[in-house]
Amino acid sequence: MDLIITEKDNAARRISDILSGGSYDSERRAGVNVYRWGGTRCIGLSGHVVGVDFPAEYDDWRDVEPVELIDAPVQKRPTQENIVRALRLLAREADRVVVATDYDREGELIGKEAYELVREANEDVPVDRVRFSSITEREVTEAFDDPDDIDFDLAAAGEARQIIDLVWGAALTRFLSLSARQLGDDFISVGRVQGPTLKLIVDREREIQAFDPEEYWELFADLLKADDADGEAADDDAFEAQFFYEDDDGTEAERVWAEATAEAVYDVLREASSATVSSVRRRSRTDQPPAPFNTTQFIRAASSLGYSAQRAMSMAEDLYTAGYITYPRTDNTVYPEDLEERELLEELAADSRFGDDAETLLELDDLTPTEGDEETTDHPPIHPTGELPSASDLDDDEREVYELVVRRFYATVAPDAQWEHLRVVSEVAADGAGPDDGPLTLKSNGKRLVEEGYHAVYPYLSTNESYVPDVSEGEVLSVVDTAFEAKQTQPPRRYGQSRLIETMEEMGIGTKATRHDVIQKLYDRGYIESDPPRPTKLAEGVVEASERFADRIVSDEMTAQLEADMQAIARGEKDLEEVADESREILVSVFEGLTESREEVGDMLQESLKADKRLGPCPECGEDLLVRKSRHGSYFVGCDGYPDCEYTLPLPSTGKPLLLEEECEEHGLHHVKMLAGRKTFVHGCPQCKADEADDEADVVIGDCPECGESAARSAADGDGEAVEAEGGELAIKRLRSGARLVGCTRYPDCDYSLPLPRRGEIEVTDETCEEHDLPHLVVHTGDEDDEGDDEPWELGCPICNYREYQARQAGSELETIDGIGEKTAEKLKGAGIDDRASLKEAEPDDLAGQVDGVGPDTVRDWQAKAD
DNA sequence: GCAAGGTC
Repeated sequence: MDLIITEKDNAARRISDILSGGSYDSERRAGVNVYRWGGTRCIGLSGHVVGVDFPAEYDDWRDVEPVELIDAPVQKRPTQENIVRALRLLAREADRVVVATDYDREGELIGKEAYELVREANEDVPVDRVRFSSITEREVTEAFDDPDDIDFDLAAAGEARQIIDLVWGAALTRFLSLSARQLGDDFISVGRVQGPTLKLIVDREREIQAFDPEEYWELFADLLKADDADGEAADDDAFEAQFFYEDDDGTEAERVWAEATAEAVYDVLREASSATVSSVRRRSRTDQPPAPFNTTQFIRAASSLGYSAQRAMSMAEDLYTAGYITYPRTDNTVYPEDLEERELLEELAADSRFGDDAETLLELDDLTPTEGDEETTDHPPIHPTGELPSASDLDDDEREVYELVVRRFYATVAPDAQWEHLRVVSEVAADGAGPDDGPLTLKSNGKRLVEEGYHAVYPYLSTNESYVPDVSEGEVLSVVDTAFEAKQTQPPRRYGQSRLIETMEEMGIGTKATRHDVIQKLYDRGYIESDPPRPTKLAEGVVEASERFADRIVSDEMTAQLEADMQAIARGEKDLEEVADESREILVSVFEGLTESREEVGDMLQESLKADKRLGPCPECGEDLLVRKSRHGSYFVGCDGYPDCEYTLPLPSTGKPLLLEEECEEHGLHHVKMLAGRKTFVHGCPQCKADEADDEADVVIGDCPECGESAARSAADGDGEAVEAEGGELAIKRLRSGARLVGCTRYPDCDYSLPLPRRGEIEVTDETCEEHDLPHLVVHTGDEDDEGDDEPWELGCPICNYREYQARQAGSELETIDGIGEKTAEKLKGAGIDDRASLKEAEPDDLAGQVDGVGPDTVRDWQAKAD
């Protein structure tokens, strides 16, 4: 039997389709897809199926000195048990194995890992390697006709990276966390990629902090052709001209840095009634269509549509899995030779939404696509596959992103655009009154799109024109308006996510598949917040401490050095041990400095952590109010002067608090945001929230079902335990933490309560729930800054509403487990499994028998994850 | 529980 191993299931299926001529079928082995035809089996891995780590005796952070990790052994262990098991089973039966993982360094390493697993199960089966950079019939068949061997040197280069990253990352992360006494979920991490990325953000913030704005002035005039001024044409045919001069270096400048000069110039300009054209320059500029999409450029384009890097990639992943676009993780910006542009356009022409533009392009004789600078072997650039989603297959966001990919492909085969630029310089006579002896010079830059070219099919880039009329030298123009604008230089802007990813790419850190994840990691670690990301004080502390004691971990030079070493390994000039040991030696010397300054580092980091928790002054004693964590694990605001000062304020019970830059004008406290995944919300000033709750009166809506009159009555009717009527009533209440609920007026003697949404105005209607004798509620949302009211939310009876909510929760609980989607959850429900507890109790074999397409191993996998 | 790299 021949066994083919690919990097992912999707590739396995497509390669099987090509090699079998469409005749393959599939089976499951250990819960993993295996494709088969004739005497051939094909299995897809899931990237790395083994991972590197230290032996278990190094697991306890407190028992092991971080420095000991430097010389600790590094092991490889299976991380995808099912796939490893399936691979071993197949390897035993194989007479020949072909490794067909991705054609890049990491693919070579994944292939070598597969090779080792195969070897363990089968000592002498021959193992070949095939390489192709796109899964097309031609490339795949050619590669399989002429197989090669695994490049063990290239794989070793990848292993060097694994070891060095683990050792540096783990040792330094543990050191920083231990020195700041931050264990558990709040550890302090550093690494070869996250370090420099974080420093990029922190450095920019430092520039912003240090920025000292400078004042300057700009002067403008609106000019009009003289014949227009006579009547017919209106003033809106006027065009703008800006004052400019030659600065000391002889370069053209518009900003005037001295107020007195600006005023002197303006005095002349304001009095002027005409300006004479002194030069007219016309240029035509060719505007070439953009290159094919690689991952970074795709993220950039999607971000200009308003999607975060993370979201854009997740949608691209879905579009790829569904078969509509090619693999979204690629560095390549050159289409493969055998991409048939014309055929692809013909397929796309069938789409109702953007098919017309494909038709237009098909009329062109030449469809030669643009090429970018990067030509790699990993995967083709991202382009549509030609398979069209139907209207119901995609949601609005996915459709928008899919259209972006389609239109980018259009653009790459579309013609150039042509612009005409027109620069007009005119002069206003100064008669010696201006700053210099000569006349004032004004310039106007006009541009006009003369050939729309690719913009017709790719509407995402600006095609704004600026109007400047046809004038000739010596022509006299009227000055119809003038403006004098005082401005300030602006600090540099924070990096947005996509700019950050582009900069990482330029610096050579991270990869196409990880850069957006790295940014997400910085959010998760509490290093950055908001979008565009702003660094927290902790981030500033970590970068500063690293710069002083372990500079390499925040410098891109570490990657540059590693990259050079990896190339040397790949060329056979160095070996893996040598490179790893050199790196370990450097780390040993880093640790000498660190160990000496352990306390100083700890103090620095602790001070930063505290700064991130500081809200502002305590109204009672003037010390700092801090975000604190109670013994029960909930957050609240407490005074740094405790126990002398016992002032506190509550915080919402959901999420982890994060202090925003914004401060409350009244109380001088930072606003608080509660991070809770999709339920993240801004709480605002906790003092204001508490005050608002104190001022808001409770609204009674009925009897308490536990201790009110009606509870006593229904108990007496015999459908409940005897209840003594205490006269409790249900009321809509606002708590000082900002939460809102329906609760008993006898609280805390009776703690009956039902949750209500935090936001929106609640209207108590006349309609009553027959079952619970409570009024129906309607929530009016609609932001203050939003125009008009959103559709009001008919919440109904609060008891019924809460029951429905709980039912929904139970249904979706399973979906929080990795690998269980909506459809699977639905199937499981059919088998009587509707929450984590029942899933864990289920007998894997029984359950697998009841649910289609699910094996006992998959069930065991879920059960492990459900813990 | 640490990294970064695959992939879902």
